[in-house]
Amino acid sequence: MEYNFRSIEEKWQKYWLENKVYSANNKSDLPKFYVLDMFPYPSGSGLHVGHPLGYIASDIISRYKRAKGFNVLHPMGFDSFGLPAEQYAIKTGQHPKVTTEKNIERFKDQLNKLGLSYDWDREIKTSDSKYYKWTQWIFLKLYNSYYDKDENKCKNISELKIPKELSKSEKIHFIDSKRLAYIDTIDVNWCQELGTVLANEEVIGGLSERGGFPVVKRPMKQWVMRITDYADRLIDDLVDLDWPDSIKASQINWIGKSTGAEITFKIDQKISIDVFTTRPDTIFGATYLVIAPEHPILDKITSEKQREEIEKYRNESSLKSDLERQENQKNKTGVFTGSYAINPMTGKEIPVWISDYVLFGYGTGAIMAVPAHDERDFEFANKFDLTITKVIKSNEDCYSGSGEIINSSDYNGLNSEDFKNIATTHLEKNNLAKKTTNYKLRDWIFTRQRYWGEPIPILHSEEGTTGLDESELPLELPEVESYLPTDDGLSPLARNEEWKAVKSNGKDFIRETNTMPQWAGSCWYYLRFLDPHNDNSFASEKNINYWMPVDLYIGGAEHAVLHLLYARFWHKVLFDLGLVNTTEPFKKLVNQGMILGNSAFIHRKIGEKCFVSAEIAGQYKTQKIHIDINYINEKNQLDLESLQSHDEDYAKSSFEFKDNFYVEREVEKMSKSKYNVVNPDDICEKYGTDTLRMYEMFLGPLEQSKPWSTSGISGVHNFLKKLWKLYFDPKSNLIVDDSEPSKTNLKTLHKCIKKVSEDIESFSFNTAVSAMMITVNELISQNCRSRKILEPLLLVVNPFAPHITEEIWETLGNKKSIVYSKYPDYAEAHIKDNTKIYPVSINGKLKYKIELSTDLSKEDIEKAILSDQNFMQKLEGNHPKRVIIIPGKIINFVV
RNA sequence: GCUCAAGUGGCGGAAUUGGUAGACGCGCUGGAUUCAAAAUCCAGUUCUUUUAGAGUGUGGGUUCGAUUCCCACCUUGAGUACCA
Repeated sequence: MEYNFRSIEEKWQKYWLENKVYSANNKSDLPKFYVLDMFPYPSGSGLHVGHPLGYIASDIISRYKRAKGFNVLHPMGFDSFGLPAEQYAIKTGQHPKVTTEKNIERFKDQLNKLGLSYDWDREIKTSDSKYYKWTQWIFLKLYNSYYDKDENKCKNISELKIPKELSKSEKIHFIDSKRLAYIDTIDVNWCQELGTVLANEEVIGGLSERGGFPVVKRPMKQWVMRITDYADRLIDDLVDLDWPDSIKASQINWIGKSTGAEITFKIDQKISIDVFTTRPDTIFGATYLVIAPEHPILDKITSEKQREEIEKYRNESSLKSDLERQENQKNKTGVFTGSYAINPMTGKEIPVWISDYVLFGYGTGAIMAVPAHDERDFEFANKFDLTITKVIKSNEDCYSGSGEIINSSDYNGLNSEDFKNIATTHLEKNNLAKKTTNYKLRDWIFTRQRYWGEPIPILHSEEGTTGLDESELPLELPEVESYLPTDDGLSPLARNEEWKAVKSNGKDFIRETNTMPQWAGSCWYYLRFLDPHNDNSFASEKNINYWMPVDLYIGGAEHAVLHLLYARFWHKVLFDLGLVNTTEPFKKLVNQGMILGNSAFIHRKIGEKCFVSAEIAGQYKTQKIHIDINYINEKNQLDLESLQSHDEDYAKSSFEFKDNFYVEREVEKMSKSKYNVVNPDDICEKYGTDTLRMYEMFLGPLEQSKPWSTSGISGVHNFLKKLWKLYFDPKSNLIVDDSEPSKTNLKTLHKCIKKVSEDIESFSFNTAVSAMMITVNELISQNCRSRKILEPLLLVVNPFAPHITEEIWETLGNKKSIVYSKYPDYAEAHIKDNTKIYPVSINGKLKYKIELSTDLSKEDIEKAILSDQNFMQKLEGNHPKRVIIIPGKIINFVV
């Protein structure tokens, strides 16, 4: 019998599930290890070969750590609130719950077929009311907290000091204005097509991250999370995290901290404009001011003569979307207000302009323009012919670096870096400046006008907002007639009048009808895994203290700012409130690369139902259309017959080609709409899960993105067949015996143990697979039969190929599952290689290499070299006078 | 533009602190086995003008010695973008 992966894999997957061999114990004397995958949104299309990459990697780590004697927690769940299920519901009327459940079943099934060692008893779904009860509970914690800037932590709102002179309604207003979750009317990113507001993080280049629909600014009342209070801590605490630099960089970038000064420019006795600048050192070069079109001061300072023009510009820019504004980058627009402000350093009058290159939402919404040292100001000044004054020595027209100060009266000759502080301090004395810090990070807009999300546990009345009591949670999602947002942009929940209206203590309330964003559930799910069935708290203190932090978090880099920033924020709030024991949730983060699809395109003649082969497409005006990769062979030829028999549209079209119809290939993200999806089930069916697991690891470095290709999968499959042959003869008889292993056998095994464990620890899975291949080849050629070699070998291979190793393990007569066995240690003595190649040079010129035993002394090495015939020939008659030997380094001869 | 990552055979990719570049796998070539094929096994496979020379994106530098360190540039990918 040959290696029959199908029955083996089915057998062991069933065994693992039925015996719950991977359930983690909350109590143990063993050291703990928490390995977490970013849990998936259960989409309707199931898994493709790209998804498992990270899951397989984390599974290898889990299995390895278990065998190394750790108490491992490796859970999985589903981020099951989300837009696709809701959009499907809008289209079909089917409740999102139904579709979601169905998709989850499919996902679980596929995950189990990958042989992943999850503790399914801890499975969670964010759309389960037992789960979102606690999401709502945490929301209320944020609602009932404020940030104490002196102690630099958040506290319960009851500890807030309220000024005594306030009236009752002023008090409520004061408290509301300090909450970490608060309501604000702000310009939000409104997406008409999605019928909802989006967070800044969800808008990319003026288009929605999901779907790529246009997004416009629109003022709306929204729940907002005060993440900006945590900006500094979110930056500072990155230092100690074992995360990729690129992720740290993008978080720092996103928070966008910049320090500088707010400087006051007076217009007259009463009116003044504050600007924010990071370059107070260039203040002598500030020759005009620019304010954002939305700036309220505009009404006061616009001259009668300019009013009409200003109003026109203001209207135009208010209608522009972010995308349109960005298009102006090269061609700046603006209007003069008619007013002049006084530069507090020079005392000169400088004109005040408006322009939409100044953003109202950042800093003070006004800038001092220094055209000689800022490119944007330089462009603007050139276009509108404004004064340009150089204040830092440089040959360039527009220089934004630092250097020697010029044209700045008494301060000439100073270094601009030093002058920054001096200028600010000088102005501060006259109350015309103060040091400030600004952030690009905005507070997090937390409401969505959607149905399929967590209801926000808040009641509204004339007096303000009230949080629900803990006992009233969960606030379950009510049924609605339609999943569409209402015409005036309210959530579908607003349609359920009965649910909306609440009477409490004889007073009338209206429920908040918006729901939470998709990120809410994923902000804290790693905590729920610790204690998923707890009805009294989100997780017990005992379990949190035992398991936290997450030791290893594996997921895609696409969550670099969104999920990872929000989760860190919530975690810090929970920390401040004494609910968790660590300041950061995820100790080590690894980003697996994306597995890309190899899309195929066919060329269609524009306006015709005629397709042309790729090599002749250049002759016509054509359009490229995705075509299902299942109809394409390795030579990029299209299987026309099969295509036309499956698709009527193509059956009716004509095809133009010479001998074969060729398609064009392109590497893209794998997606259903691009017809380039490769399903892992097919691979498992053909080669087996163990092969798929090893192949995905063998493909290349984990962090790297790479196109999917099956060429080479046979090499990995061969490895498993060879492994099988190491234990069984062709008639399926076990050929392992109890003979003593040879020294060579031992060396091979121990080299393998060392290399593979080092590689796993450093996430170099591809080289670990190579090492195993080499080992198996060596053992075959050594004709190794010894149980003392072959049994430990199984433990080394097990994390990668759990099914086959488990099967062989059992056949070897082991009573307990391989899961409970200890990973072998290697013995240094067995792997020590006592020869080394020494590089040799003569008079620093000729290069020569000589193989010598490492335990030789300096004198021995010298002797060995001098007696080496080959080497002496190289010297061409010159006899060395001196040999310089530095251990581990080069051997240098002086002739 | 800025930030980060990366550039090595026909391909995916190895190479510890600067020390035999191309491990391992795919593909390809030849051979064994076979009526034949598949499968399996063995040998070879960076390039060239092959007693040798060149070679890790390009050009410099440091070094006895550079894929590795430094400087400049080119290319690709990812993120971000009028943030003052």
